[in-house]
Amino acid sequence: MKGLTDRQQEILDLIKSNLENNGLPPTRADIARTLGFKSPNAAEQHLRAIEKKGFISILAGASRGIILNTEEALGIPVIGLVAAGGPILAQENIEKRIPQAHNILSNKIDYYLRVKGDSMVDVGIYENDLIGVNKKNPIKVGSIVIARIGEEVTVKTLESISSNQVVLKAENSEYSNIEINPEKDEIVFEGTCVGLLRDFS
Amino acid sequence: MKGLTDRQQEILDLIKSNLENNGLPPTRADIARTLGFKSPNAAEQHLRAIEKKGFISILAGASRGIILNTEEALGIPVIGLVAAGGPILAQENIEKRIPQAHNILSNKIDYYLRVKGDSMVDVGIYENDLIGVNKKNPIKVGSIVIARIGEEVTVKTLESISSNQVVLKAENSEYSNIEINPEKDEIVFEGTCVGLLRDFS
DNA sequence: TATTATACTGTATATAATCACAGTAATCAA
DNA sequence: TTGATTACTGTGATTATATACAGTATAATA
Repeated sequence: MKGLTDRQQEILDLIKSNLENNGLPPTRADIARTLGFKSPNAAEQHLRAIEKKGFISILAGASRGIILNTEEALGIPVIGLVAAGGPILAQENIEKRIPQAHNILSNKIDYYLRVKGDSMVDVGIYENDLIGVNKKNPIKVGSIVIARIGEEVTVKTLESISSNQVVLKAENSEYSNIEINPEKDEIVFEGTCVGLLRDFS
Repeated sequence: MKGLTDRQQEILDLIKSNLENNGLPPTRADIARTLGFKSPNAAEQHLRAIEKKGFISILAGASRGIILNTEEALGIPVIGLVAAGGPILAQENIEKRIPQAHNILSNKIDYYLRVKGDSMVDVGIYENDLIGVNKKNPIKVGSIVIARIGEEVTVKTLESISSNQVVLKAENSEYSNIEINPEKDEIVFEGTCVGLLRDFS
């Protein structure tokens, strides 16, 4: 799936906003009108290009037959157990997907991670909760981070960080801090926790 | 907003499932085909009736121009402060709405209620969390209930219940139990807590 | 240098889709 | 028993929409 050009991205965004605001996809004429094209065919050709790159599907013959294939449309992946070695978002780790519903949380959720263990109960994060992870937010002291240490993924509060020592704090008095020397052991920050979902059942 | 007939409900459900599965509303012909009508006009007339009852809007002249006006499409209301007196779901209590995203929680969410105070921290419910409330689940001892005592709405664990005593337990050792005699004081169970959303920001 | 992709205009047409009009039939309330 | 609502069939006009074909122009790629 290659990248879209700026113009193509504009059109994809227009389709998304049309779906969101009006509940249905736009017609070629709608697109042309909104973006100022004088021919609906300009929209047609853009749509073909976007389809070719895999971001949408076009239903032949159907009016407004534009279907999104974007990550947002598929839903946000829920990661259960992380298989040793590979990246967190690898296909085999995806337990299910849940519809993206913005307005719920103020930050973008790249994926949900199912919490194992009780090391964070003192900040109200319990086993089996789903934490919403944002990959791009800056990592700050005091924030709850998702870190990979060697092959293990863990959720902890970042207590302190320097070139030769990272301290991760478990929010449960029964656990002790994890101290890592990044010059010796591998530590990768996968993201920060920006939200939480819990299912009582 | 009057009730729909069975047939009209079927058509409304079909529109919803079309939107969910295909991402766009059906045409009159689609509806006729699916439900076995020999004339697309049958669908047209049903749509008019459903529109008249307020459940959808029809965009004149637009293909697939069917817009849902249902509660699900509007999103789940978020209740902040409950104004004294009236029902929880009164319009003035609705802070905003957030898109319904099923698959997230196993039970139906009728509304979200913003948590005030720290009386439930020991079960991981914090101030400003949004708890998902289901109105119809049976109230059981041990479940977290939303109760209205007089004019106040509170979230507590139901400890015990009998004809002359209801005990509500705060999940925070600094608070004491609330004991109510339903023969003397008014207590209404508004629902049970079936989910939780937290925004870290 | 030829080719491909991008980004359009402009015209035209087949068909997809809405929607009006004319009926039939059953049920229910006034 | 008249009228309204529900639940359709059947036909057809109008228009909304997708989409083919023919161009123009620019930039990037092989």
